[in-house]
Amino acid sequence: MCPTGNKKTPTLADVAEAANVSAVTVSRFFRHPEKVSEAARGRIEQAVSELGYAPNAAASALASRRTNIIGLLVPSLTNNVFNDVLSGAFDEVQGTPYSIQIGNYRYRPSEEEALIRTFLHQKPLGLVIAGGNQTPAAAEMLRAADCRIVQIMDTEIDGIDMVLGLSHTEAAEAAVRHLRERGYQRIGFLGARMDPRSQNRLAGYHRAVADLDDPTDSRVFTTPEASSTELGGRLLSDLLAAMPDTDAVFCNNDDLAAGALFECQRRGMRVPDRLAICGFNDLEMMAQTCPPISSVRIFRHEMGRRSVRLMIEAVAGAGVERGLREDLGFEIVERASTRPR
Amino acid sequence: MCPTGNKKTPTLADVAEAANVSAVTVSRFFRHPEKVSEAARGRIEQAVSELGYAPNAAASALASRRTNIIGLLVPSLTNNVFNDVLSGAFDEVQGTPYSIQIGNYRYRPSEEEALIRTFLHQKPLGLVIAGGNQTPAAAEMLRAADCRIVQIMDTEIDGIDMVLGLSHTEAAEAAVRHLRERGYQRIGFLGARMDPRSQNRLAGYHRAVADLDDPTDSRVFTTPEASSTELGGRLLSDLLAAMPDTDAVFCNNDDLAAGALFECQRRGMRVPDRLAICGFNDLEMMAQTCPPISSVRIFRHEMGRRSVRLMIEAVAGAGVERGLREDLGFEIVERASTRPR
DNA sequence: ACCTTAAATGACAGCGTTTTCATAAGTCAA
DNA sequence: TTGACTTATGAAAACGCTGTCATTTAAGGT
Repeated sequence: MCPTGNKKTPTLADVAEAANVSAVTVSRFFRHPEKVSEAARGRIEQAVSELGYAPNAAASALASRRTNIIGLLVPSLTNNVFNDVLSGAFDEVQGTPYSIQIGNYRYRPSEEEALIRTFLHQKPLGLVIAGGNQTPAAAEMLRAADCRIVQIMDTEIDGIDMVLGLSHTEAAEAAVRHLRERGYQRIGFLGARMDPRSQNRLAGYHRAVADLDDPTDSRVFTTPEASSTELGGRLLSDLLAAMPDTDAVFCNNDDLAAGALFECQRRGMRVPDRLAICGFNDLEMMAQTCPPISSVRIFRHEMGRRSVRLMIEAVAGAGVERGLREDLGFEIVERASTRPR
Repeated sequence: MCPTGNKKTPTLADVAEAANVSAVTVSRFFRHPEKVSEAARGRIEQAVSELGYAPNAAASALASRRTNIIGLLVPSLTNNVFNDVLSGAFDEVQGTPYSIQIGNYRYRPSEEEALIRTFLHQKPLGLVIAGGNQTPAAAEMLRAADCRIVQIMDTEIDGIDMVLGLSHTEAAEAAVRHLRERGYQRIGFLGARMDPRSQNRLAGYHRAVADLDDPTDSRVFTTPEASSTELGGRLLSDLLAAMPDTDAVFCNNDDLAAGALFECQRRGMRVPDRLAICGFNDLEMMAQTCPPISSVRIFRHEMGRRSVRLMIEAVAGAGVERGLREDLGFEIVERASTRPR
């Protein structure tokens, strides 16, 4: 039943002997069951369960020059956005013969490059990578790789193979337009960790406020620092110190937005009466704060799921062609923090 | 430099030839560099970098009957607590030849058992598992496994091999005592997903309020549901409906605590004047809410790091004996939400 | 210079699969 | 009945590495 340690673990050959077939047939039984006769299949099934056999992945990988591992590269493990992606990806491999290997590159292109190299050397089934700003060397490796690549989170990139995500520019633009439609005129932007997706959100902001009368960047406060609730408060303070008449902020993400709300509470500034707030990502908590905070919902869990599904289909030869692009879109979730003036 | 696909990837033998040594020596160069002469080392290093050689993990695993994979089993991928643990674990393998394979058992013992079986079949370097309430079959497999096991998060379990965590009973008891010392008398308990660790926290609560005059369980509100901010608000509403004179709540975790705070804000109940709130875990956000929420800090990141370190040391034969127990403790972080009456 | 001991290296035989490619046994039309 | 296919099965040869053990080389002691 289980690897008890005292007995050596059974091999294909053991199963073959017990089932009175050759090892090749047992191997086929696992890989192409339809090519094994009904009768043999029955005997093999029984032998497998009697012996508690489980295939040796290392041997399989060595012989076939291919692992069943899907590499999943994310820039952070402590960011709620990627947790949901991971969670979706793990949900999707559940029950398949594939497994996921995570790589955390901590927002550092050089670490990403190193991880890509390492992963590729293990001949993975495929690679799912968050984003598209690899180093040139990394991009080259990916292009030359003999496995499929899915880039997720962002559609505004040079795609290497498949791309799955959304337009952060459009999403941010829609959010800021939402603020304008609700009557807000002097809209600030708070941004942390200005990675390419954040840059795009800033671009979207610029697009939406282009025709407003104040100098474009006077209400933009960003930092390369990692995002945090605490930072949200600090950035808001900076913004208010510089431009006290600001009547709304669009935040790069929900941590900042929550931090901004808390800062308002500390200052006794009413939200949205004195300041409207809109976040990005729509984490669960946004609906619960007081007042609840409007945000841009993106489909993180689905993105994880879909990336794995796409990979599996592509590998199964289901005709998922290179160059495929899928936009999962977004949704402006309107809550009290952006109530119309 | 990189696997370009058109050329077959170099093997040990290729490196050996280029460096004018035998394959075994190259293998040794990677595994026990100190056993290879200075001169050979130099030539091998050069050959490796010239050819862009990287060891084939599958072949290595097959030959040595041992992978370099540390399995890490967690009950959730969307819970901040485990994200930090993961993050710590990944930080610690960084730069070592080991890698981490994550398993998500979604708080389901049966999935945990299946994962343990699967992982063990791959002959991992070791297994790091959150918690200690495996099914009997799973526990038996772990006991019989020929690799080291580290159980993390909780010291109040029947340990299989190494144990690393804290006493949730003591931590909760200390938190509730903290509330009492600050002058709160009618202390409630809110709990979600009553897993063994949550049960222990409840036990700690009971210990701390045992001598209070009200019937023990009248202020305890729990649910098997997964924890969320929203749930915190709901549970608090239940509590206040049943026992309106409650003057403090200890929450099972920070999501609930934040939800409780937001509920108070919605109701216009001042915290802590009308109700004190204490959470558990001390997520980053707790310091930022208004008022900031007291919580029990536990060392999640360190737990991830340390578990991997322990595993590596144990495997390296650094005399980490079976039965080792390490208590990482906790820390009551006092904030405005539990200001003395 | 010679013997003893330690350090460095290599030959060889697997590790447990999968991949050909060949063979044996059925199936079907003429 | 026969030849032409199709289907099911096996034999043998990799796959790229490491463990074991024997051998060579260098170092140390007298």
